[in-house]
Order: sequence, then structure tokens, then C-alpha cells
Amino acid sequence: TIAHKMTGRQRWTPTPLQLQNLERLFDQGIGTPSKQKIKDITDELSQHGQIAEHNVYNWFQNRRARSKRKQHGGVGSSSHKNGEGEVETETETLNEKRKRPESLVGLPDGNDNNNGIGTTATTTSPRPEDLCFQSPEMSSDLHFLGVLSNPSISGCDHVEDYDISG
Amino acid sequence: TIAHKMTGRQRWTPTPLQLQNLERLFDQGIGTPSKQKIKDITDELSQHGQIAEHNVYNWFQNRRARSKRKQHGGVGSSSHKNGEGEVETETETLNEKRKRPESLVGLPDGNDNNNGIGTTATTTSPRPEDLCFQSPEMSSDLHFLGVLSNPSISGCDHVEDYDISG
DNA sequence: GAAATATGAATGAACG
DNA sequence: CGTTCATTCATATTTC
Repeated sequence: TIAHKMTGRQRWTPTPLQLQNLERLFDQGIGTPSKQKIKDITDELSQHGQIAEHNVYNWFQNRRARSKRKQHGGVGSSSHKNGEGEVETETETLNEKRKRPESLVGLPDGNDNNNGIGTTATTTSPRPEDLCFQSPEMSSDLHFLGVLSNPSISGCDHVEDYDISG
Repeated sequence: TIAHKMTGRQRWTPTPLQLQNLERLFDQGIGTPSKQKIKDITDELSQHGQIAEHNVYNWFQNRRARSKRKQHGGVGSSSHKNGEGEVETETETLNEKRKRPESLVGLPDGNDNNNGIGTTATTTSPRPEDLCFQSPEMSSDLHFLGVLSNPSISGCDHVEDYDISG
């Protein structure tokens, strides 16, 4: 089972050195790393193995996101929590940090869009929407949209959340 | 203690058809579609599944933002020497965008909208199982990064731009 | 070797 | 509009 390094790598795997460096940086209190920092970090970590800026970026993003929502217990390590509610329950504990515009858009959950590919036993949820494929000429449906040409941003109203007025 | 459980999915997932249409429209060279256009597009795409105007709007915004990210200098700016760097040559082997349910196999094979996993290929980082933890000397490499501080708390530069291959 | 888990990557949604 | 967060997917890694 050790020799499963075949078919090359699709996903970047941080080397122990890189990982330790990243953790160290994260511990220093950099919740939102900047591009410049990303570059510096990437450059340094390159010495310990192949790495790209987006890898570093993703790592920090994941790390931060992970701190909040633990999938399950086990990480009892000390961390510099920013004061945000540290969750300990895997079930829910959804902080209203980000609003859910259910009332704004009213997306009906009745129409379940596919998502759970079914990596595990729970298989998938078949939807007629996805099954209704058509000919490859998908342009035919929207060909009329093509003639609309480049739209000007008429009415430069400040829309913070896409004001669908009018 | 918050027992909020939003049943269903709040995040819109474009169906393959919707995605193809959207990409096609984007390719036609549009920046930010007008409200009117958004409506037209939404109306057309509704035939392929649930969709709202704000979904279309967000999609275009994201698409454009993502597009620009990639065009900024390559992420692999940190060209580091690595003799064993073996590129996969072509992105044909494992170039699967978003694995969709097998039910969609009926879709045309001509998926020209491949974005490439990115990751700068190569990916030659060996994973020595034996090498788990080493001496904490790694700090020496990135000690300079410690002084970089967090721009958020420092309030220095606001150049938050990186390269995400996505 | 399959299941469970850990985690990197993709993307829709929100904020400023 | 650019950036960042939150959620989910895909795959590497560990465990059984």
C-alpha cells in the first residue's frame, strides 16, 4: 500500500518542512495573507520542495476556514482564536457571520441541485434537470443573446448585492 | 447552541447546460451584463434548471475576476531549480473539471472548456514516510517572514492580489 | 484493499 | 470590481 505514488500527482502535497513553516507563519497571526507575503513565503518554501503561490494561498484559506469548523474532535491544539466563536460541535453551530439571503432571493430548496456526487455510500440524487441534455448546439438556445453585444453599465448605481430592481 | 438547520442547498450549482451557456456568453466578450441582459440570460437558463438573476450576475463577476487572476504573471514565478522536475507534458491525462454524476455521460464529449487543474504540473514532491519531523531549524529559513506581520492589523499595503489557478 | 479521515482545490456568495 | 469567506468536491493519506 506504500507504493501508491503512481499516475503522478494532481494535488500539491506540502513537504514536512513546508508544512511546519506554514504553520509557524499562521501561528504568528497572519489571518489574511497578502499577495506580497504569499510571494515571499512561496519563494522561501520553494527551497523545501515544489510549491506555487496559489498553494500557499489555498493553504492559508483552508487553515483559517478549518479553525472555525472542525469536522470532528481531535484538534485540541492551542490556537490564536480571533474571538470568533469556536465551535466544538460538528453538527451545526452556524454563526451568522455570513448572511444567507434566503429571503433576498428565495432560492427554493425544493429543487435540489446536484452536489453530493456520492463519494461514499450515499449515492447521488438524480435530477431531471441534469438529465435533460440536448444537442451540443447549446448556442442555439442563447444565440439571441449573442446579438446583444457588449452591454454598457447603464445606470451606475451602487449595487452591493446586485440590486435586481427593474 | 444554535439549532439552525437549513435543509436543502442554499448554494446554486449550475447545471452542465447552464454552465456551457454561460461560458459561451462569456466568451463572446462581455464584461458585466446589464440588468436587462441578466434577465434574458436567466430566463433562458431557467430551462435547464433552477437559476436566479443574482446567480447569473455572480457567475459573471466571478468569471471575470478569475479570468484576470490567471493573466497576471504566472503563479510559478518562483522558478526554482529542481532537477527531478518532471512535467506531465500535456494536460490530457487527468484533465477533468468537475466530476458530474455518471448520469450526465450523455453529454457531448467535446468539453472544450477545460481550465486545466493548474498546480503548475511538475508535482514531483516525494513523500518520504520516514521524514516526518525534523529539527526545528526550519525557523531559520522563514524567520524573516515573521517581521512581515499581518497587513490587516498593520494597515500597510493593500495589494491583495495573487494568482489562483482556478 | 476498502473505509475513514485529512486536506488541497474549485466555486458560489458576500463584503468593502 | 477586487478580494475574501464558506461550502463542497476530489484525492492523498491513514487506519482497519
